[in-house]
Amino acid sequence: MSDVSKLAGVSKMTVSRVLADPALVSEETRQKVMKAIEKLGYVPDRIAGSLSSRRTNFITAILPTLTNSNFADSAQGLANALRAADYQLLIGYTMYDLQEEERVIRTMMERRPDAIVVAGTVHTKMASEVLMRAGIPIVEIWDVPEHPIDHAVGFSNYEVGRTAAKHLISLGFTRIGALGSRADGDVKDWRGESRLLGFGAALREAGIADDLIIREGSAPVSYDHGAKTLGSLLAKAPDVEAIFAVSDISAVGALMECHRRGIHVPDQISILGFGDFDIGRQCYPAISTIRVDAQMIGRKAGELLLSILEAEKDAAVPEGARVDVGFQLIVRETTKRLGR
Amino acid sequence: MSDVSKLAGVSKMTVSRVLADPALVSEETRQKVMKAIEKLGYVPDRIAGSLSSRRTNFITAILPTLTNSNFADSAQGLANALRAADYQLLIGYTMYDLQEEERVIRTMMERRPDAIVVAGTVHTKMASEVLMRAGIPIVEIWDVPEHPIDHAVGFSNYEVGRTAAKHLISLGFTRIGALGSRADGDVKDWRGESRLLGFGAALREAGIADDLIIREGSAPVSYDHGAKTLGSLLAKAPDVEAIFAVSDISAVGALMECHRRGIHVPDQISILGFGDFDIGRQCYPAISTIRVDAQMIGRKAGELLLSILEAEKDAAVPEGARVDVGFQLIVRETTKRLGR
DNA sequence: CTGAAAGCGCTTACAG
DNA sequence: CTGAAAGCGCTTACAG
Repeated sequence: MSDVSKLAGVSKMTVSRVLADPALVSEETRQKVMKAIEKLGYVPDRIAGSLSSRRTNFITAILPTLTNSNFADSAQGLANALRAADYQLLIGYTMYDLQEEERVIRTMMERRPDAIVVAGTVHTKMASEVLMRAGIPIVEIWDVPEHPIDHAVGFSNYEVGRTAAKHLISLGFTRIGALGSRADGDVKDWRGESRLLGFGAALREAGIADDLIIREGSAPVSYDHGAKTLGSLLAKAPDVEAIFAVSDISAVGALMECHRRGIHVPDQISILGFGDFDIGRQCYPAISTIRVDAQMIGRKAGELLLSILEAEKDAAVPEGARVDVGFQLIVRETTKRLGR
Repeated sequence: MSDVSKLAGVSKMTVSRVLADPALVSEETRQKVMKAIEKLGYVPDRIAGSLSSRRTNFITAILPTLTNSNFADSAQGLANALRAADYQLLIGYTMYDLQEEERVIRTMMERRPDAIVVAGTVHTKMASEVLMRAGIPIVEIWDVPEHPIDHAVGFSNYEVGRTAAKHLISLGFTRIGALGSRADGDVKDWRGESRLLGFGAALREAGIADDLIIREGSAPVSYDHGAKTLGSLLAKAPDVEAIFAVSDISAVGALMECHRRGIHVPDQISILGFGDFDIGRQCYPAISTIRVDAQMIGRKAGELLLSILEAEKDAAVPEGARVDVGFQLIVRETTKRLGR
């Protein structure tokens, strides 16, 4: 920058202003500076800028994994919302491991992000404390807890589970199962578990046994997970009539396994998934599912942060916002009324 | 940090050493410093550290999109390889748009990454220049050009196309088509196009017409893309016997469309995909494909960078490395010899 | 509209 | 094994 200022015959301050807010500089001076920048191929150093201004324009996003199209969509939505305002995402993976999440959060704090977006509302005690003391906006996404650490953008996974159960019950079934992953140990999918919990509760409310909820394998689930847990479920209850899978991925895996075993879907077994993944829509038969707008979650989180970070002085800034984007039951071809 | 040094009764330099290389500090002093750090909840500021040391430990990764499991796998592989050495990925999306890629590269340079990993070997002239002048290691991934900007880790997409054609030819087919996306304009998938080019070349070498190569829609392809382009292909050539899709995603979409139209795969049409996506494996019938180890590409790129960035003084550092990870034809159920 | 001074929180490079 | 000084490349906060 001092090379530029020398070549342009102005102070560094003026160069800085040309870059940050050109309107503050006279047309003539600006031209000189721009020419010098061009000539020298000068690229401003935002590391230095960040240190000086105490703003990095980094926003940390902590997700279980990026190889899940729902989270990838949220990341994409977040990145798109923030891009125009010149923020850079710092993405961290946890692989559904709370210890790893804590480690990632600690490491990220050293990069001094302006805000943090974190998937999930269950954290280690230490991680929660670090987040609470961070002194920057925090947005928890993919669920809406009663008391977020700061802000939350998501939906109720518990209610998703209840809605799933009610749909299957409304079709006349009484032997109803579910496919999920294990909820013990450090590596677990709390959101999926919430859905199973809501599912079981609604079953019991209707006087239906909740003993066919299978929890096997570690998150993240896969097509293979769906195929295998379907096998376990059938071994336990050959007469099962309807199944809710915590993810369309598992639902598709279960559907393919039914194909292989010669079980007709939905005539013999109804299957309901979650997530409205592309593949569920394209499957044959197309998977009934519960849809969440993952990209919108990312976008709303981004917009919320922008409204806080870019707020004018004295402007009203949202406090402890809880945004529920809801969800939607989509009945396609894999769920059908009993006996029809 | 100066708070810590005061509380511990040592200089800032000693605190810095405890954090960077504890072995340089006496056991006793180290304990005092650690205690002070703990008590104050001190979190080092790596922005300041980066400015001072002229190393950010950022590595930029520029990908077309993260909502493609192949690129997500590469990102994951890269992140895993770099994580132990304490590097943070700075991920940028281009959505297959070369102008956007140039913009992203320019913006990223301001963050002073220690290295850049970029998917693809086709860039705008300006983007190539910026990369060449960056003065840091550059790794192009997902192809292995004759003359990389710096390093390259990937495979020959052109040869993938040739292998695909040869497989279908070896099964006895002569009416052979392909499904890809448009290759004009700024938004395009050069890797997919390379595969189509190799495919067409191998067809012609065998004396087979290459007029059934469909290029429709913009990258990234989708299940829907496969379904629609299959429709276009059938409209043009109802007698088509075998199809190569530039991605398993398109292949699955085409397969589902065949289901819907009552076309039997592989008895009436053989389908070969690319990428060995999970879903292709789980599909019924399972998709024949060409497999690339996407995660390995990321990992090898990461290891290459580590060997350069973490090299001891005077250690031999690879120059202009070209790593070809190859690919593998996997014949499953959607390709079958003519007339059997 | 423009500039001189100070400082952001570290590490480098010496010195002892 | 430890420390004092200088400096990384910007922006803040004044001053004119």
